[in-house]
Amino acid sequence: MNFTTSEENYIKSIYHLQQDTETVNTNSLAAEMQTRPSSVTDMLKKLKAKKLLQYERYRGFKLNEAGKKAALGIIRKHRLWEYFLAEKLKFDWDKVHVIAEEMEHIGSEDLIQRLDNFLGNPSIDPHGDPIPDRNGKIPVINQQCLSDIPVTKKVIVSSVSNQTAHMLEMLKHYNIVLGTALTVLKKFEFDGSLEIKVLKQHACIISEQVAKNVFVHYDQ
Amino acid sequence: MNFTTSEENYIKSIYHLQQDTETVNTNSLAAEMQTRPSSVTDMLKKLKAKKLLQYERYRGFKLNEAGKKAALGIIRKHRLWEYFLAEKLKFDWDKVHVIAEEMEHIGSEDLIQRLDNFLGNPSIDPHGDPIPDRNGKIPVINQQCLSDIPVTKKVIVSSVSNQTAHMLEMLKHYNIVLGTALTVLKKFEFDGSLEIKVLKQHACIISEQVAKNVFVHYDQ
DNA sequence: TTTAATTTTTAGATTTGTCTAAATTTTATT
DNA sequence: AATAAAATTTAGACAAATCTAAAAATTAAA
Repeated sequence: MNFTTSEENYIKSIYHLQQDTETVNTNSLAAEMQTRPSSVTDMLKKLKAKKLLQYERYRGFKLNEAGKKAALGIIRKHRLWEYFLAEKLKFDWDKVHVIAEEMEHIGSEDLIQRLDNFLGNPSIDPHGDPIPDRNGKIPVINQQCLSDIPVTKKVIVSSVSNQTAHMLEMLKHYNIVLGTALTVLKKFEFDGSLEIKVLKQHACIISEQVAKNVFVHYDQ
Repeated sequence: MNFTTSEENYIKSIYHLQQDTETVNTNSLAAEMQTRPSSVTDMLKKLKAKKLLQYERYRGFKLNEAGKKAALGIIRKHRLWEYFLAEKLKFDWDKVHVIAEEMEHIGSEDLIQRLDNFLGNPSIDPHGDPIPDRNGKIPVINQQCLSDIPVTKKVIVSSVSNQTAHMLEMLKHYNIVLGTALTVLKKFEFDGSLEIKVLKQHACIISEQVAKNVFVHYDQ
């Protein structure tokens, strides 16, 4: 099945939203896509007609199996291109997302398979997100949210869930990248912020909002 | 200035056509773009409004300096991606064109500059065509048409001007790629065909039509 | 359980790029 | 130079993706 760029963007957004909430509603998708609810309704009809969506008017919606498969194909392309941009073209990780948004719509299965091989079949993209394989299978990554880690334990940063330029800019400021080792020194009850220590740097304080979006795993 | 994919495709086609004929006409552009003359007229108005085109109705048209600069930017992207596909992803040269047609529309100047550096600033694409630099300057390549080469002189294939899948498939059949050394053994007056000898292969005959589209240079 | 607020959908318009069919202009031919 | 042929443009229509404004359905609140 072939999709327009616009259809692909909707499919991808619905996929991401339905990771959090079982069923997605019109307004939240409109917010995510930066468009009007009426435009969303229009597109929902098209996606339903293409049998990608479970949808009844006024009732919310979610991708069916075909829809999820399509979404994973797009996510795969997106993350492989992100990996290429960061690893081969040496882009900063906060720059790759916007460009990959364009590249993910290029439609050649052969291209993506060759790219995958060229990159050495990576399983994680530059933000630490898993890259689906050609069958849409996602590698499971054993990680925990930084805000759930007890004090004094040494952990390695493995992914970042909020990938806005603002968030990534902030982590860059803290000198935190994927693979950075750090320890939580103290948790402040007052606002949920954490004092952390990054190797060879002074201890510093990060807000709860930041901590909630950083994922880590224990060393080895 | 930013262009739509469709505008870029028109700009590119006009550029190629005006290499041959000083001024381009509606029907030939329609044929090149596989569309209707009336659609061409519609687009000409848009491109004229964007000040890329010298155009008066019923009078033919050609790109002005701004239009040529835009065209060279697109051609640069196209040929760099072709180089990437052939050199890094190991695509056959007859497969790269179609995919590069999609990739050439991705719009990040930074991306293309980094790609250029990553590839080692190549000056020729997989079909032997020169790659414009970031200022739109095209390297001059000293080459002659195979049909103008005298017999017994050894030459190296340096580019192919007709890049349809049919043509490239044919050259593949003859075992001719860029860099192939060959000698013209005989020219047939009857139909303009040539007998050629490729190193380590039997002599074979190629039609005038093929010879007209193969460009070569003398060894060294 | 009515009423009010919110969410979602419909109706109708707009933009971009395309088309067909008809009209216009240019070029070629007798 | 008049007429025929070819090339080009206009007029009006259509599909995709979007929008605004109004209507309808659902949910929350009094």
